[in-house]
Amino acid sequence: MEPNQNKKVVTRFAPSPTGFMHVGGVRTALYAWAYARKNNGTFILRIEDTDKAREVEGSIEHIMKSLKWLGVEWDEGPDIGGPNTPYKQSERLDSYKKYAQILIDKGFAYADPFTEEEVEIFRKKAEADKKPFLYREYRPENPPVWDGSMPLRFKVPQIKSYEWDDLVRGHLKAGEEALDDFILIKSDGYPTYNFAHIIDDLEMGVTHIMRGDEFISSVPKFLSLYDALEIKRPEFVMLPPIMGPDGKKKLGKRDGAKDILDYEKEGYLPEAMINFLAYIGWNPGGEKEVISKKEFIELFDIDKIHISGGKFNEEKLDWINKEHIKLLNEKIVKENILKWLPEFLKNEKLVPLIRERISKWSDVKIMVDSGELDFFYKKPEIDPSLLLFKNTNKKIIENNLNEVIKVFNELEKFEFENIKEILNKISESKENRGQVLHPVRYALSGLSKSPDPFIISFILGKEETLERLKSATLKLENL
RNA sequence: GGCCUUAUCGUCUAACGGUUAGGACAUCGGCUUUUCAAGCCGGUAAUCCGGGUUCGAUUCCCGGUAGGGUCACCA
Repeated sequence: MEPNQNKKVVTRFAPSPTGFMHVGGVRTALYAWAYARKNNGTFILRIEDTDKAREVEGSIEHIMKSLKWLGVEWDEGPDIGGPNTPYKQSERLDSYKKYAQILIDKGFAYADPFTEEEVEIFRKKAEADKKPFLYREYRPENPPVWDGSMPLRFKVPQIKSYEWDDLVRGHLKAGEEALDDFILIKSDGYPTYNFAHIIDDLEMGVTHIMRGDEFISSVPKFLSLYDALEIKRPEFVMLPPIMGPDGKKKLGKRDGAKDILDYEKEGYLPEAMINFLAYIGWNPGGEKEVISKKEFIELFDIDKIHISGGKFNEEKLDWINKEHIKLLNEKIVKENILKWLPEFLKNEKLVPLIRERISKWSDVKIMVDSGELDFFYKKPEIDPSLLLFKNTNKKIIENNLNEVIKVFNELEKFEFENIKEILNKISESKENRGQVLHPVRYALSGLSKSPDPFIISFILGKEETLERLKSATLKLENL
């Protein structure tokens, strides 16, 4: 979907500072950002802090930190300013007042004289009657002059069925029930989302509004306000929901939606996160699954956004992350693995063994905790009977081990390839390869499940390898 | 309950009326490894149901069913 040629694309991400950023919010930001970047437009970060009761300390910093981790940079925002500063709604109250006055003057706004308790009774009645609650049915005939102590309500200019076009959903319409006299300014002086975002988007020149489809039934309300204010509608882009693991409900914080920065802590790559999140709800077509941030921007297109929701599948995220790790250069992989290894295991020799077995950096910790790497620093406790591969005669195993010891001793270059070659040569000459490879692996690691004997020998080094082999052979003799 | 909306393998999806319905994750099997992991190769697996339109529907229309959203001085 190409934007209007003569109009510069302006998108925004407008979170409320009510806690951490979860994956749903991040994806909305991602799409808005990618669309602006692709079209050489502007991406704005605006903070919608009009609900002081729900506001959580530190949220704004957290939101910015999350976006920065992903490399989603904004062109205008509360920290860097811009032509339409300020970028926090709590600092834009004058704008809202100005437009509220315009609506009052036009006769499209009035003071709401009812208390919250009274409105609650209306609502309960509507619920009991199995009807939608509509405040406009209780619209007072002679409302008092608005002095700011009461909520200011919008007076819907015309009760009608609205139709509009959405860049994702196509042509949409809604019944009159979707229209109501919603609150513009709360009794605490702050505007509601319904009012504030429209004023801000107007003043900031936002051309495309991207948001979750939970707003779809609010659109007629917005439309009636655009009409009352006689302003042009921007483009609407409804994003499909990200569903929870059960595949039914939208993924919310209470059913497992994690803080995006938790993924950073677990060692996911930001680019893999972008790749994964982008593909829930959007797909460029074709069979490419792993894309870079750059490719995402190039490929992103509104008409490829899906209309139905998708589940958040962590297994696939792990796979995508692993694919992105493969794309990283050796040096970076090494640095990261070493960083995650505890002091006593920080050794470059372990890197090749680990890199094949992890899909995210925190898996390094899991490997360490599971004891898979214990052989590296701890002499194994050997049960000599376990050296006997499939009940092979004790003498044969003993001979095989001694042969390996002899050959290893004579091996000048104790490198992985040499070790593998010589060990394979010996084992192939036997009745069963396991009669050589198993006792060597077990003698070195003491583990029933462990990496192959070649890599273990290499990691331990010639001296330690020989020592462990001799020790095991000795135990075997005494069996 | 009103209004709105959605529906392809278990999951994420591709197929802009004609394909043996493709790919990926997961799963299963094989190779490799005594073993585990990884890797490589292969298999199982889907168009919600019922009507239309059409020479021909996954695709267009209608109905049903099932899911989701919304009906706040929250966003």
